[in-house]
Amino acid sequence: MGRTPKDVTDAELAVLRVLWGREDATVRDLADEIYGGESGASSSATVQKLLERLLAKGLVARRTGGRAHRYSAAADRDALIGRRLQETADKLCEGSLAPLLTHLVNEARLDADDIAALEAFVERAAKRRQKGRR
Amino acid sequence: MGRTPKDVTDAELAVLRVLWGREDATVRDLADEIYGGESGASSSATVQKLLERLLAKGLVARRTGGRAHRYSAAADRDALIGRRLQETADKLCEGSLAPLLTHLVNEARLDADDIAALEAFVERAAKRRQKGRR
DNA sequence: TGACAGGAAGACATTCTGTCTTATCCTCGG
DNA sequence: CCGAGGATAAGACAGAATGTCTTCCTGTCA
Repeated sequence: MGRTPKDVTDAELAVLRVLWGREDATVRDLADEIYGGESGASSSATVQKLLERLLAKGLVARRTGGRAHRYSAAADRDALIGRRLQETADKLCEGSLAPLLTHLVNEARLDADDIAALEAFVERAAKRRQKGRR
Repeated sequence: MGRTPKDVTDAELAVLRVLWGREDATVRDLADEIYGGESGASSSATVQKLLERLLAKGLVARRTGGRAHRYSAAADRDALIGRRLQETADKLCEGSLAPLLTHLVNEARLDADDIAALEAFVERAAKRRQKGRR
């Protein structure tokens, strides 16, 4: 039997990456950017298929103006990160994200900036709690 | 062209999960646990194939004693979490884990325990820095 | 020794993924 | 208004991954 489909495949991700760098893009724009300068008709078709699948997943939006559709990203990188983290949590931690956080804090080599960001967050959280909010 | 193989597939994960719950297990033990009571000869073969692939990935260890091999987990859940997180970071963040941490802190609904753990970590980190170690 | 449990190797169906081909459609220039 | 050309839609396709099963071989124990 099949397995769980990847939410976003590598080729799809390549398309998304380009879309994250601009407001809009046509299929041709994307094909040019991804498959070098001389993007044949087949490259365009490939990109279009990827866009179709991304559309079905709700990760890109399409604006059908003029002659060629214009595609834009409907999910940013952070949203993708969230999906992957949640998927990992679902498979390995019964859906809880806390073990991931623990792992990152314990195992990952964090630099000073990361730690500073954490400190800031913890302070914010402490302040919130002090005020009795949430 | 093919895609990047999943480091651990769902069926393999089911095997690992059982192994995490005990010290040792034979193929039959695992088949019984995973495929209900009456594990036919085919279930055993399936489990064995999965173990073979896990072995190739270095995720289980085999001790060849007596009549049946005994398998044990060579990677715990946290190691798997680390793999997945790094893979996500590689694909979405040029290998940096920091954005994942940021996401968890900003987006995930952390409960009091999680925040307490974070506080403890930050304090530890501050102390380390103060002592000039590391 | 002979039946048999267990292991190794490989076949297999299904699905996914990335790519390409074909057919249809729309827009623009003439 | 019509033809040309690019764009879209639909789907065929090969290669690979995955989960399962079959087959054959090996060792063990009665």
